[in-house]
Amino acid sequence: VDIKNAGLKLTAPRIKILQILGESAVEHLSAEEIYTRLKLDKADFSLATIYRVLAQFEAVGLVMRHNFGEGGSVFELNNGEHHDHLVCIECGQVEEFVDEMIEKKQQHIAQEKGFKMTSHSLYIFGICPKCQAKS
Amino acid sequence: VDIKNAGLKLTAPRIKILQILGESAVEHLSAEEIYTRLKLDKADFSLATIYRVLAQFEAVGLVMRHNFGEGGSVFELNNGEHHDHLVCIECGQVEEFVDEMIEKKQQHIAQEKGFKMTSHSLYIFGICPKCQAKS
DNA sequence: GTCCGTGCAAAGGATTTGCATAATC
DNA sequence: GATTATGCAAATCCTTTGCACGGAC
Repeated sequence: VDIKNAGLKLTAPRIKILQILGESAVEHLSAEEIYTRLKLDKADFSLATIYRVLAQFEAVGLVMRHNFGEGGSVFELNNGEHHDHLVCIECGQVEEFVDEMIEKKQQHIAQEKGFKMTSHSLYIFGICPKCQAKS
Repeated sequence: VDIKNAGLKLTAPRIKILQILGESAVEHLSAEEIYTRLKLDKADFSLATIYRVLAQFEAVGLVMRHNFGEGGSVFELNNGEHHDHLVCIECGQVEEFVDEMIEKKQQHIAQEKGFKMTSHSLYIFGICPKCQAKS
């Protein structure tokens, strides 16, 4: 895996966390959720370790951290492709999308103001089809 | 002021906080920063009150809360006009902007996925002209 | 006078850290 | 064997809350 390329030792917590994130590619998990899933998987590591591993993975670019709304970060594997997020405010479901026009427009806006753009974060919040059906 | 319209009593902390936010229209202040500025202004209220007032103001739409990066929320007056933010990752300076094309495109994207869009949050991060000059 | 607002200190959630032990390379 | 990881518990940061008192209406 890429763990070694990143200069990190190959340990059980790191392998398992990467695996969990891989299996949950659609979702975006919090540290706590990862912790819980690992336990179900008979892999019981401390929360502190989860946080440490996630921070290291983020630092070397293996995972991305997001801060939707309040109350904690969520993480997803970084597959190298940039994308933005559409988040359901009722059930938390997340859809990913990419829009070239928006990407370019952002570059222009930064340029106009004299900024050198380094990154951006775009979240669209709404109610997903499933939750609309419920109400 | 609008404090009374919101069903809130007119008290010193509320008036002062609104004033501070008004004077700092360009910036986006954290609760802690507001607390400090109030002290300099010889208006010494507890942090708990600042948080309470800000939460109330947010609830009635007088202020908006933002969560750039890590470590706490920042607040700004809500003048009713929606806008997005361009944030300098070195000095924290914030510029506001509005782009119609991006606004519309977001609506389309939500629609395509079957979401009913309720809001969005777009931050462009970069280095401002001043900080570019420094390095 | 009633109800709402405030201060204080304690509680809370998410995340980090110090230190001794245990694992990888 | 040296270095890096982990677990545990305590610590930290930001924010909220319970309770008794004081101020607005």
